[in-house]
Amino acid sequence: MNNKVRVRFAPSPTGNLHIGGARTALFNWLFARHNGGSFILRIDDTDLARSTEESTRGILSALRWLGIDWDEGPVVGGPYGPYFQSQRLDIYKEMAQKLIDQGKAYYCYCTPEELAQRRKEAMASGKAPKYDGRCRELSLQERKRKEAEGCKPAIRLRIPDSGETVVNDLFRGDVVFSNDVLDDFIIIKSNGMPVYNFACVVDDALMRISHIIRAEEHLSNTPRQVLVYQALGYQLPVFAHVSMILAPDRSKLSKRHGATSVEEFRDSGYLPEALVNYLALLGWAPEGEDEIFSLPELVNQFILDRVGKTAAIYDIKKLTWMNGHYLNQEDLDLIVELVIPYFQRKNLISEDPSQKEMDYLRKVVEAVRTRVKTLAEVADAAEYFYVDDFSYDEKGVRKHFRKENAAEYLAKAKERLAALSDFTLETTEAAYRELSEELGIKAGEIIHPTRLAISGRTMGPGLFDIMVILGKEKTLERMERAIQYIKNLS
RNA sequence: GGCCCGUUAGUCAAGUGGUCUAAGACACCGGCCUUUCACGCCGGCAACAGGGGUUCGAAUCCCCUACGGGUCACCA
Repeated sequence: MNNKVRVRFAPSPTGNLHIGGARTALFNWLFARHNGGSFILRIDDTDLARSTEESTRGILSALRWLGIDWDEGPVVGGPYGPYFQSQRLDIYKEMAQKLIDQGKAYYCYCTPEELAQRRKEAMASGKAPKYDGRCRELSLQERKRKEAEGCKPAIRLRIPDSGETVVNDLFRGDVVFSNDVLDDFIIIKSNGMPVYNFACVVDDALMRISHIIRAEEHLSNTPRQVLVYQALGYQLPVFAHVSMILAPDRSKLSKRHGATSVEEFRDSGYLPEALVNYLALLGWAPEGEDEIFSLPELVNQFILDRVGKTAAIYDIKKLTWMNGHYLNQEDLDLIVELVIPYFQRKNLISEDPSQKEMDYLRKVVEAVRTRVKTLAEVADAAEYFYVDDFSYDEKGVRKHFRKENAAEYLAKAKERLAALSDFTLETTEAAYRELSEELGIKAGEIIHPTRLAISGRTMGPGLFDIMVILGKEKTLERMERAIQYIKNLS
């Protein structure tokens, strides 16, 4: 059972779950599920200043929403806990102490201000901003003196001055770093908190993580981590650095590029199925030509061999297309449920919709959903089913209302409809067909003005669908309103 | 700036020395369907960053250049 697949996703709770993070989580999760391994969630919250509980909650809920569950981690616990780094401080201290005892790490009394100053100077003179190792060989007396001055030390890892550190990356092969580009980096801050490169390794090792699948931005940090593994005497995991997701202008994805977090996509009406499907395709390629996959299908197909190494620019248009696909494929009742808050936000339905409202909503959603791509757009496209005093599309007015006989045709059509005892798809359409034939005009000549009259728009669901959903009374009212409107046109 | 990674159409991508006069998807354009729009279906446009090698043969291997990204914190 030693070679069991154990992977982790270790976000720092300093904000929303970014789509890059979501993809990393997804790849890890898919890899675990495909191989019958474990997916562990760990919260890397050692940055006291930026970590928040709210963010942790948000990340957990975003993962759940995507359909990503975890075998060990917050809420569910597990045999290698705790799964919050802030609760593992003793472990890091113990490990660091061990390294100090072995002479592999040492106390450093330089202050952040001094270091920043030296870094600035080094940069200015064009040199690499490396720590100069001045606290490496402090004598006991010197240390005592510093501490007497009230100086709280940080702990640095002593790394080899020469030689090289090799990172074997699953996707890129051996990546070699010369040790002289590295320096003795801090593993425990003066406030006692561990630094990422240290805590991460301690936890990954203790949690028996077998494969580290994470974003490429960590590749340059990996030699440092390898050094920690070696100092601690742990076996190295398999590293697999997935390329990054970039914004359309090839820069790092940020707020100014629109939605970047799972929460934002969720709120703007994207479905988890679509987001997951799309994200999976960013960096991973399925074997065949299909691109539409459910989560179980992805689990079945996902292998690391088919993950690429080139950075991907995310394309909101394809995501949106995919969302439209799922919006239409999903069970209608499910979509109706999901769409409720969007209708409520626009005050189209009440806070606690009655059965009657729900029945009406169902019809509206059914008529409208094939034409739009997000849940929010469903509500936008449905507005005239709820609001009577809409304005008429300007182009439409020019095209359909300013015609010679517009008012007359509408009046005639209204008359026919009024005479119907049964107001159905069949009877309304038959009425229109007959009328157009009698008038010797194409059905479109009355259909288009009618659409504009009862919806204010020139496009949308089939005209007779709209009529039937609205009902006879509203249809006639709206036609009358349009007739008056046309008469007042000069 | 040093180091590291990457570079197939506008975008995602297949492709692991010959089957590539380079797949598929989104977008875009055209057509069909149709009362409109969308869906769907059919078709089209469009790419191996540049230059040197290696080889009988290179998108695939090597080198250089260019461009892009990452990293060099008492952030993760």
